[in-house]
Amino acid sequence: MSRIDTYLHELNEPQREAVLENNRPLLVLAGAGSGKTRVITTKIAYAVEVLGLRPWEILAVTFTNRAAKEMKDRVTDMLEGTDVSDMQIRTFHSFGAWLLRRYGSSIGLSNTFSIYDDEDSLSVLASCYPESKKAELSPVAKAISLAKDMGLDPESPELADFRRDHVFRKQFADYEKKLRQVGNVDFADLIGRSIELIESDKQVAAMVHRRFKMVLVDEYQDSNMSQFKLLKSLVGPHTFVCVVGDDDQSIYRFRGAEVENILSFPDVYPNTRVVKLEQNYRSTKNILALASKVISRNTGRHPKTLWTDKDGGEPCKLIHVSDERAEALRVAMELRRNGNYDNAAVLYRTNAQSVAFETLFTQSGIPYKVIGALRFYDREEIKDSLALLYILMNRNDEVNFKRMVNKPTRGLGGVSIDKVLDVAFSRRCDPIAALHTSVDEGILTGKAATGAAKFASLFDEAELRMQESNSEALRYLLEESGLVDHYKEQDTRNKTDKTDNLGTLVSTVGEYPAGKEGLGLFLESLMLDPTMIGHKDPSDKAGVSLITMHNTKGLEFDRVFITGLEEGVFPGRSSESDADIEEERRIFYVAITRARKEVFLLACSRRTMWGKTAYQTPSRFLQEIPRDLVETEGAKRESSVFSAGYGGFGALEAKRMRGDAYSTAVRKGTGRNANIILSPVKDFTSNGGQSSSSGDAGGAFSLGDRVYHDAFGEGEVQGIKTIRGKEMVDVRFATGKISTFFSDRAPLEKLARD
DNA sequence: GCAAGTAATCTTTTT
DNA sequence: GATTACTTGC
Repeated sequence: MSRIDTYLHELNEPQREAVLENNRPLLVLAGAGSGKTRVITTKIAYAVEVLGLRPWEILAVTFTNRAAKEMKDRVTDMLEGTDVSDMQIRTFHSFGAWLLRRYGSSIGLSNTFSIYDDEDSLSVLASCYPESKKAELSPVAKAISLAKDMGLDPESPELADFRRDHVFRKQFADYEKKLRQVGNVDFADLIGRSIELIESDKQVAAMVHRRFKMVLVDEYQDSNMSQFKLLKSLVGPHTFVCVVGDDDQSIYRFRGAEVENILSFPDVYPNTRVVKLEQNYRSTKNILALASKVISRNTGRHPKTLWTDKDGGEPCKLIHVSDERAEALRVAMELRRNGNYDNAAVLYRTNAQSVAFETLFTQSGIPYKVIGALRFYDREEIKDSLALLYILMNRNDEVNFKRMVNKPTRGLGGVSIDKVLDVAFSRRCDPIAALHTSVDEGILTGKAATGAAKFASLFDEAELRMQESNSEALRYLLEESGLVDHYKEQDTRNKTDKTDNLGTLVSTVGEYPAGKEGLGLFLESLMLDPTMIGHKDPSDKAGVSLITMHNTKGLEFDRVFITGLEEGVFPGRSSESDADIEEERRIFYVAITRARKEVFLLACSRRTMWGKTAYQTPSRFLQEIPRDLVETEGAKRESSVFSAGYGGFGALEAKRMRGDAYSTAVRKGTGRNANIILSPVKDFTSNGGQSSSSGDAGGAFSLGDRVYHDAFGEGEVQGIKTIRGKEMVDVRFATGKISTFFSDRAPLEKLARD
């Protein structure tokens, strides 16, 4: 049996159908965990081994670099012995950069263009409106970026309903003009200008259509209008096109993703074959039941039923805790009990939520890795270095020129810089040449002239050195510009390691070929995949993964902790419309379906955000979950860390739990607290809740005592027992719920017996 | 032009 | 609360 037969044999029926259909447009609706990636990679292997396509005739597009890398690795393995290095497996953006770099000259792009990120784009806009504050322009820049993702330009009539502000059209136009003037592109341009290129240049279109016999798009539900247009322009009369995705997992609407793209694909390509992958190989029945229930609330979905032949497995657990520290503690406890850190993940809505977990995990020695949060190239010193390299690539780069011309300060203030840019404008030369001219003609004098001459000559010398090696050129630029000294000083003052980062950058540049071409390659890969440098692939590290729900797409773990299930956190604060809520619900769905064996949902009754402690309402998503699908632990408003027992936890953690402000406040039993306890829940929440002073123990319950709990209401002590030397009480509440508390810190108020 | 002080913003999510 | 952007006074 040939290896391709083996691969095919491993597939289920619909999966095989998807691989074997290569004659008409194909839409694969792949539910979570249904073996989507396997289908795509097998399809590619099949195209090469059976259909006889050459690797470079295949274009596979993904949305993240990680997905692209993983796909390439798997294809390489499957086709061992075949050279797949020139198979195009890229993100949309990286493909755009590749195309524009090679063929962009016909739409006026030099092959040395640099790619501007959001911050650079804002600088471009700011240079158009020097009198405006950046804070005002930032939303405009965001809107421009979104408009471009939606495939709009300054002339588009749709702009009117896109943003009511009538100056927006002008701002958009000015921004575009400036961007083209400096000869660089922003992220959206990588797609937009690629479309422009293919549409305007017949030869490029013919080349593309001839070359790519098969075009595959993964995670198609996340494509935006602009990417959809690019896909259409890539598909020629003889191109086989296949898109794979799951409308339930569309979670990038904020970035312009259109679920419509996947829903209407069969309309755009009339002869489309639709294959549904509905068997889930990842999760237990319990997990799938929860996920299905959650997503069933959404409207406008492709109908589909995910199923599994796995067992029910562990029940999903819903845990209410007091605050984010208790949340971390409870997760830590669970992690400890199981011990398998590598196959567990803590999921949160926003990166900021990772702090509580990082702090606690560090203290209690739990190995962890934060995935995707810090981006190497976002750091100031890296952006500075890159700015110098960008200028070296393209001396017209006014944005980066402005960033670096007086950093570290070399006597060129705002007035001098304006003079230089005036010269550049009137003589129609680049800013670096304008520096030379301004010095020669005495437009700049004194300190300014010295600084200007020095800065301008840096690039002439660096250009010579880059022929030898780019790392030598960069090292020269960094040292001679004074940046190294500048950051060395900062490092000693602030105990940072910016100089080290510069060193890392210098050596990474050295891994690329010398000269402009190699430098371009380097800058492009860094821009498009900021994870390539700094940390070696963090996902390989051991330990619990701390990760945003968005970032988990395509990943799976045995145990998943979904944290912060509170209104304003998840769903997030800016979720207003039904469409927003539906997107949040899809995020929840994605999060749940990452789990193979166990799901834990956590919600805090209070949380500290922006330095303020706020009382939290449980997420509306929790109310949407039927009781029989989860095992609930803890009350709505009170942690049951206390009733769950300390498990194997050490004295340190137990002590920390004892210090919990809420439990202390409630059990004090002073007049003030009595008032709190007898008030409705809402009133309790208005209390700062930060009263400290541990007070003496409440304790000493007897059988039959009537008690009051803030969330459960009245109850009766039904049992008293001693566990590990600690007295515990069982309380049965009027609601029927039975909870167990440590007597000496139970959040209970004894009521007078009547 | 710079340091120190003040105000504002941050918490969506990513290429 | 913490970082960063902007202002003010030198």
